[in-house]
Amino acid sequence: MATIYDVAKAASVSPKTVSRVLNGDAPVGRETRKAVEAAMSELGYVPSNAARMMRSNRSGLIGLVTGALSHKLEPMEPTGLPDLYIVQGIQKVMADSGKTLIIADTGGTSAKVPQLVRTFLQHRVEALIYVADYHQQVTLDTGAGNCPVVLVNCFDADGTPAILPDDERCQFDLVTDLIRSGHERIAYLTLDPAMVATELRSRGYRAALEAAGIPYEGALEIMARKNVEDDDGRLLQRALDSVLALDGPPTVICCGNDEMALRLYGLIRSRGLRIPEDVSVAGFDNYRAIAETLYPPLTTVELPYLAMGQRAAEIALGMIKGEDEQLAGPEMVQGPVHWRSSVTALNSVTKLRSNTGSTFS
Amino acid sequence: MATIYDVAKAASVSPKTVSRVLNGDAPVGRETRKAVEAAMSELGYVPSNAARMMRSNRSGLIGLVTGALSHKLEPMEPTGLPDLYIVQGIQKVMADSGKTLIIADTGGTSAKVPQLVRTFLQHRVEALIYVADYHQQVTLDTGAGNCPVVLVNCFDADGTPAILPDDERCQFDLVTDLIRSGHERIAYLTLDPAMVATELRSRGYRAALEAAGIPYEGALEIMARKNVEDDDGRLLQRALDSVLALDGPPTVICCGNDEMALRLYGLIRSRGLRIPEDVSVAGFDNYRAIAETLYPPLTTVELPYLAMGQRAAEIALGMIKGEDEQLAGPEMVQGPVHWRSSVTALNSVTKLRSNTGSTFS
DNA sequence: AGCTGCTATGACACCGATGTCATGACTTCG
DNA sequence: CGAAGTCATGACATCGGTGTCATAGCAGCT
Repeated sequence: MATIYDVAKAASVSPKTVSRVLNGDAPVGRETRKAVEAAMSELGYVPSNAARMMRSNRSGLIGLVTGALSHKLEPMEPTGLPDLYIVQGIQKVMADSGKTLIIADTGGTSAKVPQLVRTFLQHRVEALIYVADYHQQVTLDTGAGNCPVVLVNCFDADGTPAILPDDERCQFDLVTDLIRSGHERIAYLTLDPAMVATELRSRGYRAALEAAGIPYEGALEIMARKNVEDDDGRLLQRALDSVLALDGPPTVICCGNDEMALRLYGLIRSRGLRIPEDVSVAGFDNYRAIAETLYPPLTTVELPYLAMGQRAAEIALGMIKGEDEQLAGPEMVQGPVHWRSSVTALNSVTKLRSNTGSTFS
Repeated sequence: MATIYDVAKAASVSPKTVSRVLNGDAPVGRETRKAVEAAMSELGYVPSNAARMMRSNRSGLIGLVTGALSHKLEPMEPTGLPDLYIVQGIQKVMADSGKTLIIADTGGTSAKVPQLVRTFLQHRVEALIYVADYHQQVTLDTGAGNCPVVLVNCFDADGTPAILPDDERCQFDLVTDLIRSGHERIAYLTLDPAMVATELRSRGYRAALEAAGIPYEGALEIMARKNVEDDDGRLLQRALDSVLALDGPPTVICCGNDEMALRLYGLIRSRGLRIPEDVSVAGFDNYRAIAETLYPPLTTVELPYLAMGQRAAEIALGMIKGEDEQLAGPEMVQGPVHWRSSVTALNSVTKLRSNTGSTFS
């Protein structure tokens, strides 16, 4: 591989002049510049980032630790594939600011993390971003020293800057929209209560009911999914039958996520009911491969994973620049409700558009 | 950040001795080693890969160009998310061999590729892997010079080493299994014929029929999806009604992919038919979020994207080591049929297990 | 003319590791 | 007992860029 000295010799100038052409940090004569550029393309010269870094101490690298690439190997995925969207958002912002992403995967176990972080530090990453595959608390053993760290989709006890989905607010918005379209008997089939998100969404559900003056009814909110047990959908069946058997059966059923909604479609139909004529269904996540493809398309709320990734990247860049943004606590991000035909409006609505920025598609 | 000189000073040895402790390339006295190790952890020393690379010329980096991270922004995704599995496979192998992946995303347009490759070359990647989001032909303007390049899920005209899914064989295996379980009227609703995969799978479908002595019938193979037009599923509806209206309607309908199958479930039911009692359905891709969650679970064939990624990584590593594997043409990889309850066996089968390594779940 | 200021360029040290070679102490063998 | 071999260690050059400083040429101003 050609070096800057080769180029200098070929253009009959000093290496420093070549460097100046490369970086444009000092004026270079028109003729000289031409000669240098010719020599560079002649030799197929590409500057070495390693050598450059030796002096400038800027690697241009951002380290990304994730379980994104591996979590789909596991049969039990608590959520869809949010981390991929997050990575995508980070990638976009970093690329725009000229940074290069180096990615390592935990392979599911967090045991590897210290090793991965070490590798990153060897490469002198300018910042470290950790992306979790679902909303959770972590204790990140970085040993990163002074390297800026940003957490996404997770948080720790030390107040490390973190970007989190606003599960509570999203569920609140969704249920509020349902109420606005005339629903009052709203069932909620939840995910594993061990998950942080489940508790938060549950709060949002109750808050929405309360805000509308609808009394909360325990029988309408049922756990329909456990991550640990291989329940094979039996929990969901039981939960569905349980709410359908109520004196006042629900007019709409909210699901913990879009996958559950997909399953529910089958179950509801096998019980001879039509969607949405007999019962409406709403999801969570806006997992588009499901929500848009289902028949009828699924009303759901989107967690803005892409935006979370972007925001995390921006914060990391800010920390690199030394702007002590002092992100005190975790930053919450919310997303829009996607209104689709799996939910009927029970009242004759003239103006359904909610004030929460819902989209109708 | 502490340097090797700081460590040397703290341990009262020469830098070279510290280097020897780090690399273990020459004997070091027991006491000396201890002192050096103490100094290293004391100072939180992490060696600089950049400096290391200056001499050894080994970056330990592998460049990965992909559209994986961004293709889901596009409303029209021809396939599921195979590239993510591929990336995952690559990641795994590379991590095991101590390489670090640096990832750049095309953002959908291939215009950025030369720029991305340039960045990679600046980082002196040891190999370049290009991952396409669906089976296609590409013309990769690498300008990579002597840097090894491996293509995955795509191929070019120059005979660059490539790993491809064996669409034809997979479809052949699936249809063969259907035939073995007693089906003879087998419809096939295809994806956009402009896609390479569509043509290949179609060939597999016909070959399977021929191998079983079942005459091919044009009316049973219908294009049900165009990528360009926003058909909103109308093509699929028309295709379904068309095959159902035939004199001898199909006992099983094969779909171009699992998403189409998901859509088809809804359509079939809205026509009053039951799955699989009235008509069986098969997919393609083993997109698990759909195939395993649908009710009933979907029989489909898996394209071994993970394995493809692993294989590509292995080949890249081989090329780095200089083993001229001389991968003449593209290498094809196939995957298993996943037999689930969306297909009924028409004959009373005692031993259905096919010779193609199908799995039954 | 003499001074200042700008442009264009080069010489040289330096970043942080490692490869090469040299050296002194100690062991082993004929 | 001396030669040869091993062990443990250090001095120094080197990888490919960039920061610092020096220098020479030339225009503009007083």
